Amino acid sequence: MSGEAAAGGGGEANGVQPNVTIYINNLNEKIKLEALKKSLNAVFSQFGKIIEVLAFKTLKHKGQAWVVFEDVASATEALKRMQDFPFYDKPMKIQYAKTKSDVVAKADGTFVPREKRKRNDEKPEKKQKREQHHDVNQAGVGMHAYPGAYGAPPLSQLPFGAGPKVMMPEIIVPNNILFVQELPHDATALMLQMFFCQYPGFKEVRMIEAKPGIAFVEYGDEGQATAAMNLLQGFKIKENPMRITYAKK
DNA sequence: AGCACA
Repeated sequence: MSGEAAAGGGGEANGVQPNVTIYINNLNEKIKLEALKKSLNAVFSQFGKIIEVLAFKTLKHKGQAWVVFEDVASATEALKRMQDFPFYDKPMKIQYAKTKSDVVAKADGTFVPREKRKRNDEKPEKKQKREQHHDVNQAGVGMHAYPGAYGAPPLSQLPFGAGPKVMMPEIIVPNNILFVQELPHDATALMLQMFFCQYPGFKEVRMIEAKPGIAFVEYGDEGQATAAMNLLQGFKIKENPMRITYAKK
């Protein structure tokens, strides 16, 4: 009679034991794999060293990814802190992976090259293509142009004091250049680049010598800038969440 | 919904 864990779909203990690898689903399936993996890497590296990020585009594995950490503590922290984090507009659902990742098994010495694999994982049946639309936004992601367009803030990552106070809404003009504020004063362009360069369309980071704590980050177009902004909004480089808006034109 | 190792 050990207690019951489920508190109504929240997902604490799923009967799966802690693992250095976390399994993520409910990911936005419109995002291209490469961008997705890089973004996951960017968002999760704050919890510890990441060994590998895996994601696949097969029907059976769309919208899912595995992030392999170096240690269980990092995975646990990531699981807890990033649960329901709005990622490309969808709350991530995170669990521990059910099995050990190959990369870990290889380090273990317990790796067995897949022999007991099911052979029917390929189903070339229905190959219908539906083209009711052109690809909506394969590359751009940025359907919305508002920085506050998140779902529900997961934790204290989001800086805005969304209190009852009503503010005069500023007119937001999208720009391929982002304006980043509230950075640690010793942040360097190189440091910022590590975060911002991981999103498609990244061009450069510019800092102003005379004004510590701010930076401009340029992307190829507004959609790319928007995607990066939404993913990094409120992200903590050191300990304070950074604030990202579009640069003024 | 869906737990793999292009």
